[in-house]
Amino acid sequence: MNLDDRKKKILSSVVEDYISSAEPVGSKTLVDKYHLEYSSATIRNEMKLLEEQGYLEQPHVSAGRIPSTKGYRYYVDNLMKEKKLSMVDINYIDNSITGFGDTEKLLEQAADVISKVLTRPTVLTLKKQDLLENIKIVKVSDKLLLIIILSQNGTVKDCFAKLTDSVQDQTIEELTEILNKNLVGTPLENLSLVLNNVIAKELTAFSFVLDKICESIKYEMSKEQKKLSANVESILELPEFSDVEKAKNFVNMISTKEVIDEALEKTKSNGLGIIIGSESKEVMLKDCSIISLDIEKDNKHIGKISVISPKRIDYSKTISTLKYINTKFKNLLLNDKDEGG
Amino acid sequence: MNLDDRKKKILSSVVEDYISSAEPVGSKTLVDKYHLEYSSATIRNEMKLLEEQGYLEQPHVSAGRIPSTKGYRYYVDNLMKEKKLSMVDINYIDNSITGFGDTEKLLEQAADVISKVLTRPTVLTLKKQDLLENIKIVKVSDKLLLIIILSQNGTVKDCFAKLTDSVQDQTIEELTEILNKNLVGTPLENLSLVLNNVIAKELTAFSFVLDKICESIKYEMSKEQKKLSANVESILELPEFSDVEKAKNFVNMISTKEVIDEALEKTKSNGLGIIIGSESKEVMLKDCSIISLDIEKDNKHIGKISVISPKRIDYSKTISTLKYINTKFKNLLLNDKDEGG
DNA sequence: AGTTAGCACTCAAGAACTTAAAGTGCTAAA
DNA sequence: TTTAGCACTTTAAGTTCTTGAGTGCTAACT
Repeated sequence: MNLDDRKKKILSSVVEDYISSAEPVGSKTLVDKYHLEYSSATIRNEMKLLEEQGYLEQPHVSAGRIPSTKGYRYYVDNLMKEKKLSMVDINYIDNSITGFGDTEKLLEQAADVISKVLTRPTVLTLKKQDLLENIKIVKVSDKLLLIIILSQNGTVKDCFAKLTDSVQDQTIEELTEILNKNLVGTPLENLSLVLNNVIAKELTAFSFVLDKICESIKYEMSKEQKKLSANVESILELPEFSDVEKAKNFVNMISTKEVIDEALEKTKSNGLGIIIGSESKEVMLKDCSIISLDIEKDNKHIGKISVISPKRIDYSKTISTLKYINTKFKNLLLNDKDEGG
Repeated sequence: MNLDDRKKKILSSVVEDYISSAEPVGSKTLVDKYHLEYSSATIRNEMKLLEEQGYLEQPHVSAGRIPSTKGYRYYVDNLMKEKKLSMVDINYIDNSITGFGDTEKLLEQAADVISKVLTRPTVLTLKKQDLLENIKIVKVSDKLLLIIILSQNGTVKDCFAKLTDSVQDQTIEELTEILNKNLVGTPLENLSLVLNNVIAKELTAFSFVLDKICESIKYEMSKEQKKLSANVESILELPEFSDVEKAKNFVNMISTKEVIDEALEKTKSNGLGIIIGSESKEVMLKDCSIISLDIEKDNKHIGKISVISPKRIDYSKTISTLKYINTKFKNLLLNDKDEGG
């Protein structure tokens, strides 16, 4: 399982050249471009051995070599040097992720900016388990209420309730208090269920308002936890997808919740997970890599941002980017807690 | 400019066959599939005349005919029969557009659902001119405020302000009142400007809170009025884009604000506008059609949903869909006003 | 005069073949 | 152990050939 220095150098060069060129790498290219101090014949011999050991593969006999899943894995685990992000990228990220939005908006911004920096699609998955922090009801006008739902993960949702009769300011205040007394700490997904109980139990007097509120909240919560895919179109730029049929398949795959869920199941390892090609059980992903970052708040896992790409992707830059985002989020979300409680 | 009945029948059949098949239509196809009671030779003669008059064109001499821009236009204006939407589509639309969200969310839902029903991308453009209806400030915790900005067009925006010191409930109340007194009716885009003036003038006492609020609002408002493109990937299904290069161009075009803006400039005619191919000045759109719906609220134009497609699109279904959405919105947005004032 | 059958003609798309280039693996020499 | 050299393989690109779809025109027909 261990390679000598020369093999390491060759493997590393093949991976890096292929990542940037998308063309199988031949022995001559390595001599010319990477100034390896061996002849092309020697490199050919070594590459043959690397292929026999499963690190490289050959699309056909007269082509150069491309890294196999095992080759990428060895590169990522042993050979890759961590790159520093360019100032351009850092500035772009810093300007794009501000602390003003709620958690969900922050994560969306991050998924978006990552996809731009890496020119690959990203998928954002939010953890469903989120508890109610607070409900506020704002009377917009006589018969229109704005309901604001704050979650403990720091997400804000708002929805309208349109009433059939007008309602007093004081009623709203009382109602808000009662709702919060009964609902704080409830998982968001159970909210409408518990709400129904509250109504049944003690709030029949308010039901003309509460029914509407309940209806609205129920709908808002029933919406499937959004899975946002950013920058899916970016794949069109990749030579891997010069065939529309392949592009279509990839898009369909990304949109298939199950495929992604399955893959993400086991992507966790100190916040950063990498699945390369056939390491995933999902056959549809056999030519793809998923690199994903777990986002935590108050030591609780609240969501995940995943970069989805053909196996050919700049792993080093991807990891630097995700790490940078991670520290950024640590600060952003920490501040909430420190200053907010 | 007027065509006899036989020419109308032939033109109409060519357009409809081409819309569904994406293949140039030959004389024999017309006889077989559309049971036109003339021989193929007669139809050939007629098609030649239609081509000479500019209604049809021929990709090459041994191919059938496809409609020209002029042909589509004649079809849309004179020949097309309005289709009823299927119950499936109506149900899908009804279930997808609920009245619980704010205007912006409603429009996003609509743009999304339209793109699904028509399997074409849609672009949502929101009118910038929107005045402040109300600002609410909610104290989430000691040092964290949630600022809710309600616009007269019915859009809700919220952002956080993180304070360095804790703040009294009463301060918030006073502040909210002062802000509303000074800011209601201000165009959203000027909000932070006017806010700065307010601070300077009379609110120096609150500045430790207000500065943060101002910063947050400023950012929230500075975000370019989002132009949301839904379902861009759907183009991959169209034979027009079996070449990735073309798909790429199309995506880039959609993402180029200027191109779309230019085209949309003059899409208004009783709410529904149709631009076909070279009717647009923008050369990039010469093979595309844009069908767009103006959304009004209280007789004010607040936004536009546009379907963007190759010229080959089911115009009849598109128009039915947009009309249905339009009546739906009339009700949804009317309710706001009636009940809300 | 309008319509239609018939036929020669054109062109694109695909099949079959040819060629050129890239890159290998092996052998034998350094 | 390394390397020069060469025969060999395979793809990609280019060329030619073939087929089929569909036309436009002419001449006959109603």
